[in-house]
Amino acid sequence: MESSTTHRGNRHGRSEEARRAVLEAADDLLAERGFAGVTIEGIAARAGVAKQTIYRWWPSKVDVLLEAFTEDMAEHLTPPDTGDLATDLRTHLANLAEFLTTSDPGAVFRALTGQAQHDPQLATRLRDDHLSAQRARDRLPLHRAIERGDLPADIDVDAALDHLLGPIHYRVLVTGTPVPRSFTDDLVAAFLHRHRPDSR
Amino acid sequence: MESSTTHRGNRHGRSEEARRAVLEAADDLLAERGFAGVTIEGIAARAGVAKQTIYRWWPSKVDVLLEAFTEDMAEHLTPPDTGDLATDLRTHLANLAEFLTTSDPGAVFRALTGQAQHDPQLATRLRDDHLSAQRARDRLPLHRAIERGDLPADIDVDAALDHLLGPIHYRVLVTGTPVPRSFTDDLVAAFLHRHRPDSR
Amino acid sequence: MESSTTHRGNRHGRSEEARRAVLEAADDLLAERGFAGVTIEGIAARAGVAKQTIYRWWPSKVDVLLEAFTEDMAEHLTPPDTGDLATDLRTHLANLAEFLTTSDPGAVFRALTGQAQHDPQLATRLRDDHLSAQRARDRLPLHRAIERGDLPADIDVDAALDHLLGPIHYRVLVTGTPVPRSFTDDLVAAFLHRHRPDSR
Amino acid sequence: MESSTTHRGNRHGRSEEARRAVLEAADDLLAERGFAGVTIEGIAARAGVAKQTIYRWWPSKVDVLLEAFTEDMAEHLTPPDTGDLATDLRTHLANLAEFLTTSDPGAVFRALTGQAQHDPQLATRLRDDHLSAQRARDRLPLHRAIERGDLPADIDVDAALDHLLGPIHYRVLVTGTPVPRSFTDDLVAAFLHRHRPDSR
DNA sequence: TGGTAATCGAGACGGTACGTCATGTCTTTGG
DNA sequence: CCAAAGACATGACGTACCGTCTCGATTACCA
Repeated sequence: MESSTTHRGNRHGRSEEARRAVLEAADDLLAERGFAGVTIEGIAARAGVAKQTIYRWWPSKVDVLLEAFTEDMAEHLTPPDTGDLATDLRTHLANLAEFLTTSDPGAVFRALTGQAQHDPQLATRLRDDHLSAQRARDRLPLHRAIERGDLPADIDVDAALDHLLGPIHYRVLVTGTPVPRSFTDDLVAAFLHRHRPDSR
Repeated sequence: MESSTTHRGNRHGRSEEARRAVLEAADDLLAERGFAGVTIEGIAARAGVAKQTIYRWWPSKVDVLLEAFTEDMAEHLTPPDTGDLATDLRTHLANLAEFLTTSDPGAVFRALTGQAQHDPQLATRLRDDHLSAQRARDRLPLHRAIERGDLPADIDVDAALDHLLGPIHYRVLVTGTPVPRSFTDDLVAAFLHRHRPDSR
Repeated sequence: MESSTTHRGNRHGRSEEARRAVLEAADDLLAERGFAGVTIEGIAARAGVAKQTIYRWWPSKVDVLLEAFTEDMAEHLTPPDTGDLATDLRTHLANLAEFLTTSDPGAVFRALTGQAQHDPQLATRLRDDHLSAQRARDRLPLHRAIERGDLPADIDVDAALDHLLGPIHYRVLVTGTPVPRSFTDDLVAAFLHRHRPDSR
Repeated sequence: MESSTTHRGNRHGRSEEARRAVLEAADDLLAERGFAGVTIEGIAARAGVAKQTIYRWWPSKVDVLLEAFTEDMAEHLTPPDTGDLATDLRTHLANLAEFLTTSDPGAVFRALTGQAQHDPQLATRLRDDHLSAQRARDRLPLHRAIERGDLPADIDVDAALDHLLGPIHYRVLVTGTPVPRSFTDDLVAAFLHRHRPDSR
């Protein structure tokens, strides 16, 4: 077992200790100095790790951030399942807004999404490895509602998600406007008004 | 007049020739090599200009891109005024989608927005100098409709814009999904369904 | 017995197989890529041996070369004993010239002597372990001649050797000039002219 | 004039100040820490100069040492011209011995000659640019003696020089034996005994 | 008409971070 | 116990740009 005993890297495999130190250092640096302040050199110095150890395991600094990001994401953004579509959506969207605007992994997400605008490979990886998984979680409340008969079966789920999630990301990434609970609740209201006009 | 005679920079003022060369070189480099390929050194070499000339007039490379961007933006994204809200919005949103996904200045916009995620100062400048102007243009169709009585006077215009524009930017910046005419038309349909339920 | 059975290193002692592989790899690398091309890493890779095995047995890469060198030296540079001083010296000096300029161990000698210029410890070891032994061999023809009465008993043997050997090393190490038979013969002639003026 | 005003490097040309600092730093490091202790990083740090400045002007660290060496050589090793061959040679050889064994540029010479054993390009450059010039100076006393009729016209000057200089270099580079005045005087005596047997 | 002042291209400078390489140490696995 | 494998911290390598600086030239303006 790798985790059964601490070791410092040998034939047994890589050092978990070094791995954790690198990921934490990267996260800290991003939080403290912003994306430009995250350098391989700096991560190495802060983590007490050799540069070569980083290059051995990660192709670039964005890969370090990507891995650091992965570990934190799922727990934050799994939508609830109360049996009530409106409640589920309101909670989930509020959680998303808070994640994006205030959490550390949210800051990493913004940084990576920003970098992805200049780096198509990163964009692809970000979408394939992370956003698609999140997207699947985002779909759950709608699918459950369809199964319950609370939403029409022919609804375009992906378009619906874009309508719900898009404005939040837009405020976070483009306009910089705060995303209060009233805004996310209103998104849910608009959605429900269109697809369940009778209910309200 | 500065433009009346070609000169190469002297007491008369700065060289318009050099300014144009710099802006074009920056644009070209962004298109050819991406944001990371845009360097002051590279712009200077390509424009046949001294580095100092760039530093004299622009604080950083993003300022060069910002200036290059400014010149192209307004013309592309001024919404039409046909007197019909639905038509105006459909056209405007389709134009926006095309601008963001296919045009050169759209690429510059994506790059700058990406960089703004790591650079709060750029974010502020981008919003204050450019997005607010664009936002004002975006509001026009809605204000005109309100004046015509085609929309209720108490509508939250900014929230409405976020609902209309957000999903498009979300697809462009985050998911990378194409933004076809059907998607933008559907956004308009959802908007009208909510705020003018009687018409259609 | 170590040699009776092949083993790969165990309680019976170190692996002769590994030792030979290391020495040969070092020699080969020196011949192929020069001194800078000899690295512990490279020797290990080429010999199919772990780096640690090299570090266990040799303090540094020059020690590997030194050991490789030791094995080849004595056989090449033992002066003949024909009973005639002139013949012995001419043959020995010609052998030395050929050894230094054309043989593989001669190349190792040049490399080690070069390295010794920046490494006093190596210089000392080279002199104590190898050059003094060679020096003793070099003295033999002169001592035999003295015993035969062919040279005066009060001759300064070491100075004489420096006069005979110095110009050859000088050409090899400093000027890079070839060292033909005529040159070595002339050295012998000068020596004999001084110390046995009657004989010629 | 470049030298008329101090500058820090610009279109005017390179900075003499930086050049001097680099050469001195290299010399100092060689003297203090030996050849292995001379690194580009170290020179840069000690000279208060950017690494790039060194790479801009010198292809490698040996080129720095080579240039540092050039400046000091000629003055030390120009043979005297007293009109007496024996005196000229004795003085010159004693100077050479002292230069090689005790002076700072002599240490640089030993280091470069050592490095030349692993670096054929350096060997060539060392010979073409420096040793040939020194060789020309070394020939002067012999040529003057020939013109005076103090040496036969058909003497092989180059071979004679190897006989005179070789043993000194041999002691310095190979055996590490001291080179006292008696040794150099004896070399001259042997030379004169052969080529001017009558004179003594 | 000739001095003054601002700009320009050019490019050297001190730096920072990059990504690669070899070093020598360490630990595990296995014969 | 020794060898192979290979991860590790260290630190020099040579490169690419950074942002600053000084130069010599050009070109208006203004006295």
